[in-house]
Amino acid sequence: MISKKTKYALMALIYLAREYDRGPVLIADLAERENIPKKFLELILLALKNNGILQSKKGKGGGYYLGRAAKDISIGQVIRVLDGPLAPVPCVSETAYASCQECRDEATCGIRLVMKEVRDAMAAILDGTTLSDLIERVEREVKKREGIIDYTI
Amino acid sequence: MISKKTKYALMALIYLAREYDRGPVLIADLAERENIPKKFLELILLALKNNGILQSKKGKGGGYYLGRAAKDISIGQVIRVLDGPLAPVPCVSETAYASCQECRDEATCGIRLVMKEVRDAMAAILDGTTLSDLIERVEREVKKREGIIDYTI
DNA sequence: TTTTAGTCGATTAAATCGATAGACTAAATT
DNA sequence: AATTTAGTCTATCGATTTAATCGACTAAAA
Repeated sequence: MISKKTKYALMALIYLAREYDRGPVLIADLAERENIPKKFLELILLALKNNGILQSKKGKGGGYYLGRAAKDISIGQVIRVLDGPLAPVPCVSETAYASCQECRDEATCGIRLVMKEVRDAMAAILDGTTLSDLIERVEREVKKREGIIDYTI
Repeated sequence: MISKKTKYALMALIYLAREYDRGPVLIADLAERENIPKKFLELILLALKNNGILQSKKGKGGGYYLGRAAKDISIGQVIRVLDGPLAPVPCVSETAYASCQECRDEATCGIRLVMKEVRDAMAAILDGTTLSDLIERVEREVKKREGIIDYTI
């Protein structure tokens, strides 16, 4: 399960991607709009900023905004910043490898073999999906549903 | 990341699958062989038993043994017993659906769309891999490495 | 120089994780 | 029937993590 931190982060990023043209967004506004505890959101945005995903401006007219294009921010990157590596076991992580203490022989560990497959499958999806993909897919879904409603009215 | 509980469970199950022909295995033996804290292992084996994955016999000559054939025990089943649902968010779980509190409209939630993909990919691998698959693959891997060693000696 | 708004460190409460203790129950043997 | 063997169950523990909050601080505009 992903943490609330990551969920809030994704919600905030989607919002910021949508509002990008209108300049920096205040933490307070974001918190209210997306129903995220403000102080908690501060930590999340700061972490995203420290990892280059967001940028910020202080003082009047300040706030947070995307650090790079929405099409260059993958869901995988966001999860790694807030929840750590995607891998189900440390010994198959590409970004944060560590050996498992319980493991006798990593080279022939059956658990490792399956978990490597799982990691790769997850990474393919999460690193292959960007913020803009997400927004696009949601828009398609909304339109599809509006279509259905049109018929039923 | 999967928990130690799940890792220990998989290690124990692989051991029990290999020892199946020799009858019930004592918790104490299993604990020593696989370097798992005995009291902790008790809880794990009990949980597996209560979910039909293991069976047990009390008294002399007793111990734990597989509740069904190794080819009918999937890794996914084991993980669900000890770590809960595979799904990264409750709203995409097939075995333990629950709505996400943060979510406004589940039908058009972008996070949900990706996480559904992730869950399905994970489930395909984990429910499609059984204990016997695991053992078979380890054996293949061991043979491959022995082959390499033969050449290098 | 005052207002605005992000930054940072410390703290908290609750939940989860990994592990252990001890009493209990069932089955087999003597 | 008594004893030994071995799994069952409940409770508890400390450490870590998660979700959240407080307050003081700093930088940028007006």
